[in-house]
Amino acid sequence: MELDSDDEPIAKRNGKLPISIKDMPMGELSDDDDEPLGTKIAQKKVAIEKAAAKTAKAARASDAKAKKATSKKVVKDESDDEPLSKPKKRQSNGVASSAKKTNGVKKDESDSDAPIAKTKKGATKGKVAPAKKSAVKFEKESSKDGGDEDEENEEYRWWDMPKKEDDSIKWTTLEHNGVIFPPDYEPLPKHIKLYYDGKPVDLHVEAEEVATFFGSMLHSTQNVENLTFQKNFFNDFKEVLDKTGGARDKDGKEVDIKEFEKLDFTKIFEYYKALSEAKKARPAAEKKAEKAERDKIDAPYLYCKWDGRKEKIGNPRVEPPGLFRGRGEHPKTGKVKKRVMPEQITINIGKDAKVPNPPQGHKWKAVVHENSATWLAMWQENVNGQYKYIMLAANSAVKGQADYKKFEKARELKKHIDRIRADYAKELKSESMADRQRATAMYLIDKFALRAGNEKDTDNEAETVGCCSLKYEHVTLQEPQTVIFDFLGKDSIRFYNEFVVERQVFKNLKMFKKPPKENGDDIFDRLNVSFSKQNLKTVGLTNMLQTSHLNKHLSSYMPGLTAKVFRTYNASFTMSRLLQELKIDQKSTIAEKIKLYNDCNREVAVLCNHKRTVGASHEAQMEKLENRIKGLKYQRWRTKMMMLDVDPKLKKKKGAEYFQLDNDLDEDWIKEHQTFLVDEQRSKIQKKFEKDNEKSKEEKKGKELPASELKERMKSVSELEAKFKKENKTKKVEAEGKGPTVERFEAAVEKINERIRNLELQSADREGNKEVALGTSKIVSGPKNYARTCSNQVSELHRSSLDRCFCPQGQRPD
DNA sequence: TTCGGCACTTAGGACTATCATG
DNA sequence: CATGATAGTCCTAAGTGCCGAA
Repeated sequence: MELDSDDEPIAKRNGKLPISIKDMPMGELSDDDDEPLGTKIAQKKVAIEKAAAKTAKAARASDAKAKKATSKKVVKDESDDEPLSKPKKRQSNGVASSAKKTNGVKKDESDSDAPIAKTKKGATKGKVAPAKKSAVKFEKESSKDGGDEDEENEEYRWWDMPKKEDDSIKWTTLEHNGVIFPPDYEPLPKHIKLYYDGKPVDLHVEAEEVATFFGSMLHSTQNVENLTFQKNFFNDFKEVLDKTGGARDKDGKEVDIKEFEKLDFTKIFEYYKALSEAKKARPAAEKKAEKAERDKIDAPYLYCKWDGRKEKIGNPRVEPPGLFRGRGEHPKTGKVKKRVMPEQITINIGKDAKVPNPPQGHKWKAVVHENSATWLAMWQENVNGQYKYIMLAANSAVKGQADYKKFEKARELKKHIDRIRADYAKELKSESMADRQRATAMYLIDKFALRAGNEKDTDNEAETVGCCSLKYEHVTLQEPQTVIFDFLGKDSIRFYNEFVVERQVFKNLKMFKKPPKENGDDIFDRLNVSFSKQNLKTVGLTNMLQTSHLNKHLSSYMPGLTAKVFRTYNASFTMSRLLQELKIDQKSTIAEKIKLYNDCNREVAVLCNHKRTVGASHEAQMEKLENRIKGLKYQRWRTKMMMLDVDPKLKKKKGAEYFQLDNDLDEDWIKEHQTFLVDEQRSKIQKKFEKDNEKSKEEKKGKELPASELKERMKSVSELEAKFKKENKTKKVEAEGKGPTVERFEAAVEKINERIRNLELQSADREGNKEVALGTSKIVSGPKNYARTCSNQVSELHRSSLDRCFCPQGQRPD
């Protein structure tokens, strides 16, 4: 392998801690083949390394040998350390098909009001009836004989496949069964109504449905109390009312609905709440059966056949109608998102594949065979005109490959980063204002992981910004070189940071903020080199540094380099560095290791400004945790005292210190805690009794347990109470249990210690995490370990390297 | 040379299954 | 064995960036 370690982007070399695939020398593999993750990656990577063809060939050969030696037939491949299976038959992917780009689907005009008469009942069953014969079948019917999974179900190891020259063509054959439509609206029962001005009103179903959109989300104060949300909803609601004949009172007289404040959805809300609670309360078996039923109906839509392979579809469902939940101050939040009709949906499918049937009485908008695209179905949503796609799942080959490419690109950036940095450092002082702005923007993107910041439509979107769209008021300067950023970024997440920057950057920003600029003006306002004053006049001051220009400049350093690559690069680089800096104590517990890992993860999340809103429950939870720790400490102390009870001489032996009460446990707290323990026991007994009682009633038809029984059982509670009382007085604790020995108590103390340690760790971890969104999507794509964490910016490789050094026996923390 | 159409990634939050734990 | 916390999944909004037409 032509490892040129110095060029390695993300990872730094370190024999102990191979951060990237390429970092792992081949030699390392052989002698440690029960290493769960890293090994496999390395092998895989070796197999696909395109460059040195012969080296790669050699590697593949040895790889094949390894395969012969160790395995015969791979069945399910759960074990990660198993050798590579040979690439399967290559689909010839040549495909001349220089298919033109257009798919003939033009902007969706107003045919959202498609003329399909959508009746209440008729259409209901109209779900695409999976055409009996020709629909794609994914069940393993062919594998009667072998016993194990048939060929098709074998994992497709795209990472073992030769690299494709042309990746603009995404598939040759594509079969699927279309999409899953949401269930039709089920009208409310007659007695559940919307109220207006205190009186129930009747609505046309269509209007009623819209009312339920709002009514069913009353719990979500976030939305429901938002004035824009209310206004938008109300406008759309009134529109439907107008269209459908308005609202009527019980005598059939029209009620003019004029004020949102007079609408009362609580009856609707309570109805749905009761419904879902009833659903939840049903016996498990029933729930299971229903789920199985649903799954069965969904099954044909969950997978497709992509170049002959079975691939999982990401979200095969058409989005259900509802209210648009735009984030932040989105001007359109609360508007009605209409039901998507088949007439709006374009299907993308192989030329020779059977086109899935649209629901009874409906038609697709179009059927195309766009093999340069990865989507299976597409429509435009009515609120913002956004395109919605049905695509493959993240663990599919196409997505995996794309993901892989992303990290390769970030890796590639390492080779150029020094030059790029040197250049923009120089250009910070450029004569040309445009260059200076560009260089400053690059500095911010590189240093602080800002997003590019494309232009936005200010009227129809929330006002959020990225680097290039930073406005005057988002940047505050503090001499001599501190910059305070305060703006809303993607998803209206606040970015607030005070950074000390290079003096030149500070000077530049100061210059970019010079009058006559004021609030609302772009910081980076120069889009091009040749800008004379009059040009500026004629074009206006609105020209900003556009991301496309920035990207064009970047691509001159390296093909495909764009602003977003810096985020991936810096996040990965940081993760890599942090993991290497970790001081791993061999004796650390799993919990401690997890904590360390989370610390790294957290730091990267901070870099990327991945935040979450800290819930109100957080505080309460922290307190609870704290109390549990205290409770354990108390228990530990009591156990120690019992030791003393068995052998008073211990006090000398172990020292008085050992038996000291922890100083965060004061007398009041202990009293409180004791009451708590007593209460707890009481309610436990009560509960148990009630349950036994039920049982008795059932078994011995109606025979209740006598109250005396309960009294009897409750005795232990008062005993406990008495015991505590006595302990409080004597400051001694009687040894509990049969055959109390010092050893036994010592063991108990040790156990408690362990638990305390864990909880304390947890507590610290959680506190640190409260605002930070750690990678939620641990998507496993492609090679099992080539997943992502830390919100798609950091390769899973880091995780595996972590596991490698953390978990010798493959006992992964998660 | 810009602009909008389009395709795809990134992201937070809601929802749900699972796990720990008392 | 219930119950609450946590992890994992689903959902879809909100970004980025490319490309071709005007």
